[in-house]
Amino acid sequence: MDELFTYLLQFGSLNQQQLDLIASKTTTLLLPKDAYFLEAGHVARHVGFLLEGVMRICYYNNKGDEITRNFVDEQHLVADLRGLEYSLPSPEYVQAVTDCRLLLFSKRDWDDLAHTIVGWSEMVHKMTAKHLREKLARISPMVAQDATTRYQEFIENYPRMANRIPLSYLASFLGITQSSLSRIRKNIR
Amino acid sequence: MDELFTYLLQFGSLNQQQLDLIASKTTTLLLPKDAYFLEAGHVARHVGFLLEGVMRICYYNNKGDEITRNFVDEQHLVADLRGLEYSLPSPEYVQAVTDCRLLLFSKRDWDDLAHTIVGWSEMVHKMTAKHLREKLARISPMVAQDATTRYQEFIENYPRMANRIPLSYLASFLGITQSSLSRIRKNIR
DNA sequence: GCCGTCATTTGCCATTTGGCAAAAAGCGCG
DNA sequence: CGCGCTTTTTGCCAAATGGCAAATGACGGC
Repeated sequence: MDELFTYLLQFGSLNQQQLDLIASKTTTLLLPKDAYFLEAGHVARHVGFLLEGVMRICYYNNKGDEITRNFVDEQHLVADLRGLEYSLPSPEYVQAVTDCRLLLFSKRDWDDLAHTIVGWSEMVHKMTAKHLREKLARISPMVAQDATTRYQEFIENYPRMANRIPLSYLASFLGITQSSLSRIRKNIR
Repeated sequence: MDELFTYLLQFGSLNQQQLDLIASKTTTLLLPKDAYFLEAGHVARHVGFLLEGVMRICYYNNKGDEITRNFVDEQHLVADLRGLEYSLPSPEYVQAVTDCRLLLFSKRDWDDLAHTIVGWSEMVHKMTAKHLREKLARISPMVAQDATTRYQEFIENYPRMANRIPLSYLASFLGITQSSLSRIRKNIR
């Protein structure tokens, strides 16, 4: 629970009573490897906070290829924040890459916090913006880099993730085939 | 001015009095081609709304290459919203690609609107999120596509921009050399 | 320990893209 | 019209990456 508090306090201040209230709304969810947290086409009903494990966000392009668009690891929210705000179905799948342990809020409880905690919706907005900016900062430089550089920067920036992600997912995220990624690894050794 | 109102009303409702107040805070800025709206390392002091022209966001990578990270055209905000919110220097340049005409708010006036218009900061947060999501949606699929596809999707999605952007900027945005882009164009004809 | 299954590596060759430099095209200006 | 400047197109060859299939490796169940 402390991990969640530390995370939330980045976005505003909360007193003990407010923290207790937030804690009282959470349940724990154990998600086994490969299970979906959210499926494309469904409207999200929960907000998760990842305590242990790695998840990925993926979709299928018009050729039917499965594309991994992002990874999430510990101490981060797992949520379709846009879908929650506007009640839209998710365009993407959210899947457990390893066994995962999460704290879970129902959409209702999450929204209700806005009525009981002054500044909560402001905090959620800040989380959303930070979340989006981080994704953008991660992906944006990749377009201009070659595959080797993309791989090296990934393992530098996310060393704790790299060895928990199957090569095929990582290759897809980096925009190359798994053979190419395998060759790149060999060249680096 | 109507363009600005139309833009703002996407993010919340405003009555005539509020619109008049907003209008009263704007000035017009004419920015000639190649001039900078904001330079990397400087803290933004203005928020712009682009009425006419095309601008680009660019930076220099560690090899000294100039990289165009994004383009902005009419009916969009031109602002370092993160820099404005946290008073941080901009990591990137914002430059006029063509002669541009903008409506300009000073940072002070922009912030003051939060005190006089109920819901203004909420609207700004929504703008920020929409802005970030659009960028992400534009860039995110590019990593998994080949250069020809990236180019074709760009001209489909932004037909009004393509013919106003020099080939070198567009190539940089697409993550390829200008020779390659030139060849891709030839193959498509 | 062996087998089946899935993940990763490798080989071979085709295609794409980069790097560099020269040629051609576009454009403002006298 | 012709000149100088910038932008775009080409040619040539090297390097990176893809596509496909086979080989190898990892790992759990029996």
